[in-house]
Amino acid sequence: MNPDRKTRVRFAPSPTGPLHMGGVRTALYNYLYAKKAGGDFILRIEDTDSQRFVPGAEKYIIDSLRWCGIYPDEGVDALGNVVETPSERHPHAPYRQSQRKPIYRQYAEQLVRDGYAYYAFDSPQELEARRKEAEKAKSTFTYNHITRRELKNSLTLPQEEVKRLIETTRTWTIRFKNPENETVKMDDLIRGHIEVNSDTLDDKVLWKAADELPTYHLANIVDDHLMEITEVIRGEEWLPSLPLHYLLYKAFGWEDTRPRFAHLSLLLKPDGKGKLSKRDGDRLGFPVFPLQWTNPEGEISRGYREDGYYPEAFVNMLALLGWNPGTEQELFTMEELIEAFSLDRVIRSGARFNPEKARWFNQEYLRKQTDEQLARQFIPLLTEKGIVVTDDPSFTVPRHSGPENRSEGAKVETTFGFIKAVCALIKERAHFVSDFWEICHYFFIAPDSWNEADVKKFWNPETGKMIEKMYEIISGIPTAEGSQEEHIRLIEETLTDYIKSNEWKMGTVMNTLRLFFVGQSKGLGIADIIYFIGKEEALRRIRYAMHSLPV
RNA sequence: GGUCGAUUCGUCUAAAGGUUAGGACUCAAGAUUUUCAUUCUUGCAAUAGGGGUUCGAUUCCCCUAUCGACUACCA
Repeated sequence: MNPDRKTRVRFAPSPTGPLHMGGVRTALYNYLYAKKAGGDFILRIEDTDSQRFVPGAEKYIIDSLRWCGIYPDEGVDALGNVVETPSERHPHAPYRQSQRKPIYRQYAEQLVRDGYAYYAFDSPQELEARRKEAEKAKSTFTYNHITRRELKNSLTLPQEEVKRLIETTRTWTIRFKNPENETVKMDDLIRGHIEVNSDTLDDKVLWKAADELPTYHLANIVDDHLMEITEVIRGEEWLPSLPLHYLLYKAFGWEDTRPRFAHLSLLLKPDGKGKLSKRDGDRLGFPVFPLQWTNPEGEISRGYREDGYYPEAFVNMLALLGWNPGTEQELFTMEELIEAFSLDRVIRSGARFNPEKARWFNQEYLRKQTDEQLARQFIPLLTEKGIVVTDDPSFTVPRHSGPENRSEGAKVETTFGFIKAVCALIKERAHFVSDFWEICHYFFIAPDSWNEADVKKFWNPETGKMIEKMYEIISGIPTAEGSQEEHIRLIEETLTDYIKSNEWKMGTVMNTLRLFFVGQSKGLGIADIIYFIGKEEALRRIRYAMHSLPV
């Protein structure tokens, strides 16, 4: 509320599993907002649910944010560990709520003392029974200003009994005492003014004696206050608890420093109804998680990183899913996003995720890579295919693995420079680096079979004669001189001039050659192929095909 | 059921009372090209419905419908 305060926002995930892309978006918006304002982005781990803790989830969350280029200013150190002891940079440590356990009870009891909360001794079983009962009567049981009068709590029980129960039992809780018939007036940075009557609220549990831990609501308010959070940017699922949170700030007397709230809409499934879930990814074949995740049962969920997405593309795509800059710009660096971001251009309605658009973003980012970067990214995939990259200067042309030299363990050797040049040629044709092999495998390994339909279409006595002549023409082309462009142009002109002078159909001749070079009648330009595989290899492939294929 | 929120092309979205309702993705057609892809051009395609307010509503208000979230000693 105080405009003089330094902007401080937090991302406060619960380590109950991998961070879903919707969670990444929430973190991203927090980060962009903080950086735009020159403020701090804090990471806090909300692990107050001892039952649902998943090992590895916390590390996964931090790794995911780092992959996305989102680095917390506070809460996580340079090594990526959640800070446990206070320091100048991390004054509010520890940042895991489970380690802040001693802090919360006093605040819950302060509320009881001031009449804003009470002790409740109903067992979970008793409450469950009430809920079942209400369900039968087609209504919903709510612990509120009416029902609390007939339940076991410090409002109904004698003082000695209350004291005895607190001391001798462990299943009691502290519940918030909602005020009667009070209009809670709230303001949301994205949604505007909202009003709710307090009678529709239930008396939420704030603290549980069983594990001596607060629930989300208490921990959240106390920590946001203690950590001097100025804006809370979180998912829409929290909007229904906003009145409670407002009431809590009031009960604590912290209204003057209450953060401002912004509730983000949800990410929806690409088809059908409902919010995006892990199942949709499996069903429709796209990741819903930033990084691959293996759950404790050994089940693997794919990640954007492992699927070959650039983090910049993923972040860019996510940023525009529910926000837009008001201009027609679609491609943003993180710096540009920070510069352009503002909460009042965040969309109120849910955004349906479109995997096609995600692919498009990646294609755009792939094209922004330099040839050298692409070559480096491609090499691991080439290695998998048995292509050896050597820096031996005597290798100016790759040694090809044709059928006759594809003996057991035979390797194809090539140079970094060759790969770089190939990447330059094929980058426009790919969405992912993982598409590269499919596009240019024939630069490294000669085909030993040919697409049947294409053979039928292009291989006959007539084309046989043409190819015989083309063989001579190709062998007459002088070996590489001058630049790559010049040489490719020379090959191209030599071939096309000859084809034209004979009044042959360009498509027929070229596609027959392509069939022999590639294995099918689609692929790169013939001149490019001859240049990259080399004249001798091109001739060899023609010989091999003509020898193998019956006319 | 109750509370709260949302509703513009298939999808992401622009237009914050006056536009032939714009852009992007996808899809289709054409051009280029030796094929495929790229590229370029063009096209298809929307204000959920009904009432108001207003000279004028995508925009403001109300109702309905639909969708979503929440309704735990989970976050």
